Amino acid sequence: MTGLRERKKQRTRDALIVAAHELFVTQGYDATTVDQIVEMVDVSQRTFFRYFANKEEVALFVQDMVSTIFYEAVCAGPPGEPPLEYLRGVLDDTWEAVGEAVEALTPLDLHLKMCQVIETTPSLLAAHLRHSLLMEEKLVREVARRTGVDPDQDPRPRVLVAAFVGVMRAAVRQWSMRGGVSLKAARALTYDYMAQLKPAVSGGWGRTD
Amino acid sequence: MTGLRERKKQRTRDALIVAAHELFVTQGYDATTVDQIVEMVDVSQRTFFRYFANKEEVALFVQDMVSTIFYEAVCAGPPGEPPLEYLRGVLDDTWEAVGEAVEALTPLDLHLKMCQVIETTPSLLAAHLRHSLLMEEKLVREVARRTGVDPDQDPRPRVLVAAFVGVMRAAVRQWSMRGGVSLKAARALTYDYMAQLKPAVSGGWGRTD
DNA sequence: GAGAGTAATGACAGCTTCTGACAATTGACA
DNA sequence: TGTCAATTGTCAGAAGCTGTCATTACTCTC
Repeated sequence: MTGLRERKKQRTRDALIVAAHELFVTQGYDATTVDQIVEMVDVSQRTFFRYFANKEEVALFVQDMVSTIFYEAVCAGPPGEPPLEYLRGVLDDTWEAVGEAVEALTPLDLHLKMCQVIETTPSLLAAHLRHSLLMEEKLVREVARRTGVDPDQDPRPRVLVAAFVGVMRAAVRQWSMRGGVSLKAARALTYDYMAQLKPAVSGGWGRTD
Repeated sequence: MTGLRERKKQRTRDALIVAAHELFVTQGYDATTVDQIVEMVDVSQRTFFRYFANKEEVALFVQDMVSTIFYEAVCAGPPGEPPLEYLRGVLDDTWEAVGEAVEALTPLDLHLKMCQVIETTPSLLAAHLRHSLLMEEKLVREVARRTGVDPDQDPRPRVLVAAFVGVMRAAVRQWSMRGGVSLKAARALTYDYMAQLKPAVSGGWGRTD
């Protein structure tokens, strides 16, 4: 598992990720070419494309890792709780593990700045949304499994997850648009938004209650 | 407004759209080159890129038109109703106008097949999601305006629209995945999903109620 | 209805992303 | 050490997209 060859691969992959993110953050995504990235790591362009299917993939790598961690935590927890509360709980529980996993790969600062680059770069945002949709689909199936419901017949898991993910994205987006740099602020905002889901859908909008 | 030059432009633009969609539907999006499209309409490649910023844009043109019609209807209606019910109502009211607008540009069949191509082509789906997000943002501001709320302070419009759009997308996606071809079926499914939003969020999941 | 002015188009050269093919290198393992 | 397989580099090239500039097509005025 940890042969020299394996370690070397890991190193070049990580180096490519960090180099790419640094360039993206400083120059912008579109303005940095793959040639610039590979030059920093001193590998050929062809090698880059063996590690990452396209330029987007290297930009979204850390994000994908994060959502995978969340998904796996969702799968691991005990069933029984009402789904919306359960998802919120897992979100709360995984927050720290996510931070640690990110830092093992890249400086946290860099990752937070990269989040903003993703939100503000059209092509990257598009790719990110698609990845989120794939994750959404997996979450639907997991929620359906946990509630003992057929996801192809009963729309409730789909609807619930769509609302949950939609709200989460709105929170992250809002956070990064405000130039957020602290993880704590992001967490607070997400929590706040989540708390508003039920009231927002249930109405009672005339006054602020 | 309707000079010869103007009409000619409209014609070539429409011809490019229809030709492109036909090729996308028969050969797939990735497999068709811009050269093939312009050959069908007999214009230069450069002309294509003057009408559409990129290959994606011609594929999403009709979709964008549809969502614009919906948005404008939302803006036009009288205020006062609870937002979720209002959005559902507008959706119901615009359905026919949308069908007519589409048919004025391209065969309805072609458009429905194109919807499926969008859902099943990763790069297209990504671009489509991004466009949806832009529309979502506009809807947020409009809902906030109608309810007399500051969208940068009060998260409720964001949350509500995120849930609404998320559910709509889930419905369309589900419909196209099942190989849907009838507009009626899509409408019914969307209506069904919408009705499930409140119960799904509110819980009471133990049994089917 | 002829001519000046402007908008649209075509032709071409060039950049960037990404892929296929094959040779060269490097680590794994007997 | 030598063989095998995985990884990499090099090269050629397709496709998306852009800038530039000459040419064509429409419009508007006189």
